Amino acid sequence: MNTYARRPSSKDIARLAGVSQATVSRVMSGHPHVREETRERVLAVMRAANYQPNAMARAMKTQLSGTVGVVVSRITNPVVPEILQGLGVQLSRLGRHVIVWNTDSDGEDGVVSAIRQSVVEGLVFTAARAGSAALTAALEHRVSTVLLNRTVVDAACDQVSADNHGGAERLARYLVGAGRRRVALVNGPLDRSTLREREAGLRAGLAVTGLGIAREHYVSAPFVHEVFRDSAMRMMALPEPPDVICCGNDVIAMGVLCGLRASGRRVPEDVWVTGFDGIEMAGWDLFDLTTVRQPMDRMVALAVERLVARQAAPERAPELTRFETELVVRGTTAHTPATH
Amino acid sequence: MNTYARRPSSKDIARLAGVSQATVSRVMSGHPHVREETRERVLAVMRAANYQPNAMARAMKTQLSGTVGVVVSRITNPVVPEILQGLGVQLSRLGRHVIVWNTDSDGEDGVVSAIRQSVVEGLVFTAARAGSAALTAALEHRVSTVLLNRTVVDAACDQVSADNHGGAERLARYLVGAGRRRVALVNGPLDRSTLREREAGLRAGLAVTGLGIAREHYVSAPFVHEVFRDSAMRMMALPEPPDVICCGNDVIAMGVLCGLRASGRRVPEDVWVTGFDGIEMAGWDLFDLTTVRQPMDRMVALAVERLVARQAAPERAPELTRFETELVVRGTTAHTPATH
DNA sequence: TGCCCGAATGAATACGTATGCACGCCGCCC
DNA sequence: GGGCGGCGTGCATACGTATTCATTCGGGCA
Repeated sequence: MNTYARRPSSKDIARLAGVSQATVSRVMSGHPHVREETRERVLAVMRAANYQPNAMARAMKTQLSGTVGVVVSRITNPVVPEILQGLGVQLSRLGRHVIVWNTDSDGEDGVVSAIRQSVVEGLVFTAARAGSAALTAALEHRVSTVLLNRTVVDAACDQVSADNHGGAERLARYLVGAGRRRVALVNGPLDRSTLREREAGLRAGLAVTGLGIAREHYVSAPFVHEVFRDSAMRMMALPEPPDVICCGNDVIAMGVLCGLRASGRRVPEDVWVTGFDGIEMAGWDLFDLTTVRQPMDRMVALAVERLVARQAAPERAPELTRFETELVVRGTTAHTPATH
Repeated sequence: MNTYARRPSSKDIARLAGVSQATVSRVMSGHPHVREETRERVLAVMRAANYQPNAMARAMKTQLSGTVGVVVSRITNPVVPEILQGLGVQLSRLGRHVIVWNTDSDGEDGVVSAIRQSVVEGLVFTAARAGSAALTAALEHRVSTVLLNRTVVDAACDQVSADNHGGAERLARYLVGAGRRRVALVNGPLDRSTLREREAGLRAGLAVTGLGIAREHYVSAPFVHEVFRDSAMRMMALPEPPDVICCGNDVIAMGVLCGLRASGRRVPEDVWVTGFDGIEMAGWDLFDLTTVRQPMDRMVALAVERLVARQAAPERAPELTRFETELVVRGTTAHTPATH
């Protein structure tokens, strides 16, 4: 076997099968007007020669690269791998490859140039602000685009998210109903629509019963574990510490839990803690975190569905879908004086 | 502005600048034999027309797709995002895009077909067994390949890993020196070279002082949180429970810690626990996990370096590099009766 | 028997870029 | 002053596939 020979092309297959290159192409694409006998002969030669079409050449011809881009921020947040896994399953099933950009560390340049150079035929944004250069470029170049777990008002693309506002409101009602009165909020940067919506929902839910969030019980900080940790410690050292610390997402809550552990506070005896997202780790015994779960699997599936639907019908009106959330009560908010 | 016009090609630029398409191509690739005045005229036209070369056409011509594949298993293991982030930084700096495959959920088919269809011009394997179809395909098709954090004996490609054996040996000496005698090991599947090497190193380190691992103090199980959790609970319920539970990696250790918490055991008073990897989360207060850290940043950087070096010189002899590890002692193994 | 339609196939072309080859020009050196 | 070499540029072609157009062939129907 000559391992140095170049890979066979459709021309080689054609020659070996005694047909034209066009026929080989038709066999590949399942064209109807090919005689059964011819088709089988060509397929036999393909198998024998171990033929695989050249993806680049095909992409140039069809203007379809077969790859979909996924834009994430902070890939080290465990919710991101969960999303990536889901997207990988769905998209590989459709024969698409997945290119990943982490805007926090790589910036947006790579995404923008990939869009402009037609490297991707679709994009899933898991991170996008309103003025994001990458999102703008995607829409300008008419690349099929979906926002997943992020919303941008008036963006001309499909959006799939959870009902963050409603979920947070429900959480507020639960907490107030269980007797909590001094509610704190530790949040991440508010350029994330998710975190904004959750904050608004929480405030709205509290406002119904006349409650609010004291100035010293509120933090919006960049995503750094130690910052959330220290915020919790500082709040608990106040003359009037909170009786529950709500967090913008599960990872923030983990930072808060660490701060409480470090300062010797007990959860839930001294203070309650809640997260948001419902990542798998939140259920581990060491966290046992009460949280609001979004049905990420279904969200991912719909996002992919919308993505391919838009490729088929580019001019279809954009849709925004929000999934219902589910309150998951665990040990960080238990009523009973647990051993936690 | 006509947003429906097709993207300008190098031919369009050539026409507008009054030069041949070849000259445009030469300007793009920084060819030396282009007059300064001409170059600037072409560049001006490019800017005016917002020209971006078509990546697919370029890829077909040069046989270089500009994308590098990364094969991972279990993307939800936090060590994987840390690796992906590092690879993303390094590779995007080189203008490469990163395609990610998660073999646990997607299987290897996508990787294999991508290799055979020339979708990737390089591959980083973070997951690979000896007989892996993807690795075999990569080597057969002479794609530039690096194994990162995995080793496969006799594989004809560069390999970058840590000194797992030595690190585990050192860990064993530390534990024995601190008085531990009943050492348990909770490990993952042994088709991972990393886990195999760590186990061998630990056993070797213990053997020096005549110690071993009792049969009932050993587990090798698939990667499921609950399984590790239950293993710890079961071991501690034995007539002779271990006085330290070593784990194949940090995530396993977290499962073990959860099991100990669930069964009311205290760490390190009742039993010590150690991990391996040195992921960031291991340092969080809630885990405070003693572990063996591998210098992942430097490993990633070298892997990328080797990848591009091999592209430049395909016939260079493969190298295997192992980085020194560092024992990080934290609260799960503290000598002093801590409040932990 | 003649005609028409559809099935099956081949020839030719296009996609956008990179590059080998050829050609003209200029400056330098003998 | 003539030859030579290097710079700057254009022409032509190739990469591998998809697709349009043309051609052939066979069968059914009038």
